[in-house]
Amino acid sequence: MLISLQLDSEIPLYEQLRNQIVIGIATGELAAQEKLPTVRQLAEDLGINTMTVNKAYSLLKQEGYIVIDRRHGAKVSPRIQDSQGPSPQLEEQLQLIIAQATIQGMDQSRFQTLCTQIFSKMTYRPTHI
Amino acid sequence: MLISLQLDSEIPLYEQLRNQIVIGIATGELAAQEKLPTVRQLAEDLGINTMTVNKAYSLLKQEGYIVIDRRHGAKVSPRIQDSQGPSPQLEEQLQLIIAQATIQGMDQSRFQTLCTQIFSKMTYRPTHI
Amino acid sequence: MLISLQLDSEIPLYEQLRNQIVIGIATGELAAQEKLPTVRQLAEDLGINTMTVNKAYSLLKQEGYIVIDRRHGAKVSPRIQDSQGPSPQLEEQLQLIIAQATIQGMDQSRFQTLCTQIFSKMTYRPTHI
Amino acid sequence: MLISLQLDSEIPLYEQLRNQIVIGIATGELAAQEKLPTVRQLAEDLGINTMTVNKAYSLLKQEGYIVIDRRHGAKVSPRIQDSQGPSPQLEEQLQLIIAQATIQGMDQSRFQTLCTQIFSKMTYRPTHI
DNA sequence: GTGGTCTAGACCACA
DNA sequence: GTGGTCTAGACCACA
Repeated sequence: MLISLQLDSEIPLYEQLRNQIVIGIATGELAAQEKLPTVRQLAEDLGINTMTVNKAYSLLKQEGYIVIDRRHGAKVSPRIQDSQGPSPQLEEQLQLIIAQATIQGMDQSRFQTLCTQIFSKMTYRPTHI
Repeated sequence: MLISLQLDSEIPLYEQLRNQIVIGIATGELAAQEKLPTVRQLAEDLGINTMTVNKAYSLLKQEGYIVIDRRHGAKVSPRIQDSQGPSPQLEEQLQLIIAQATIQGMDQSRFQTLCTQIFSKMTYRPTHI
Repeated sequence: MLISLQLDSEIPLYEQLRNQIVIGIATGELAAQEKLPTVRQLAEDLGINTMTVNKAYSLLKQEGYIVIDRRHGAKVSPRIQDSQGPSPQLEEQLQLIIAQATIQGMDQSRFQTLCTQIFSKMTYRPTHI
Repeated sequence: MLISLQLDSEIPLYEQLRNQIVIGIATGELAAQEKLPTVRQLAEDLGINTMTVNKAYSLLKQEGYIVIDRRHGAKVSPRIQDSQGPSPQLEEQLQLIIAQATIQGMDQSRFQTLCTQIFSKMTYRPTHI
């Protein structure tokens, strides 16, 4: 999986890293149970500090996207809890995006098409026990 | 229009303010050409520093959402440039949201329903010259 | 409020710090809304790194014990959400403590007396809205 | 006796193991003098390294909960020394738990009820010589 | 002036 | 070999 960081972005490095891994999980580039690179390895590959990678991994762990065990490092969570409805945060973010899209002159039909395109790349399917 | 800021949020105050005004424009709560409160007035109402409001207004101006003139203060832009396609930033943000929604177990149909609900509140229509 | 860290403890410094602040809130040594020392100040006072204090504050914030705003630093949360019942974690920890106490030969009556003593120092009362 | 380890827990495996054995002793699931599984056996059953089980057993031995001899392996101690009063560590841990319970909105009466419930499962009685 | 982020480098516990 | 913790020091965004 390819990760590219923008050093001059407003978004902190650890957050960019977190975002790209979340997308990687959703698209299936990172399969469930797949082992992530070690903190050290990824830091070296990306040319950033281990602490920064550490922070990204800690965040992902806290959010339930990955599990970390001291034996084998970090892995994509086997099963991520599916919530009943949309989280309020997600809804708020989506509202802002749609507001901006609307003002930019994008109508609902074009927006839906865009969503469909993006969805078609998401191969993650929640595992129900 | 009601604006509520979360002082303990991760999102900077000026950005929260900017976001709510953008949403206000999209929903029509703030009509095109409508006059915004003065920096001083809004700062006082919200109990925050004028510099913070100033920063939000500057950002909105730079993004084309509002126009500012010395005589009449800030107003919602009469017409906001409609771009040809989705801005890459918007697409990136949307991809992240959809990734998270997917992992949370939300399928495309539920997502589309949510979008439709949000769109139904957006009354902004771009003015074509 | 007095904070003393054991540099040779198994418990990480940031966690010791977190624990003592939690106890300070419960005993009332730190009142609701009370301002905590700045990250820098506390780090200097304790002779530890700012990052370590930062981590403790972040944890406390995440747990809802304090709020941090960029304007005035960290403050004890005005009102901490009271949950319906005991969290499973708390119950698990308590079970372990009681197991150890039992094996050490402490009977229930002595344990309850000890609890009563400790409770008598806790002046925190949750604010209900 | 059933032991379940959480591989992704913050608590080290050897400590989880130690804790569950302590609880087992207190509840009577592990009787005084009862033979524990061999290090090798338990490691295999739990799917963890023998070193990890070894570390847990060493800790339990050091704390006086079990005795180990080369011929018969590990056994629950026939009699665990009862100390005069609560160990300072236990008191500290209890104080932290009570602080957290208080802030969560749990009052003393509910806490005592919870303690009583937990105590009712503890069947360990120290043997006095 | 405040917390947030990041670095380079180190040591340690866990497994 | 792995992540976790900690330091000294720096720069930056926010207010």
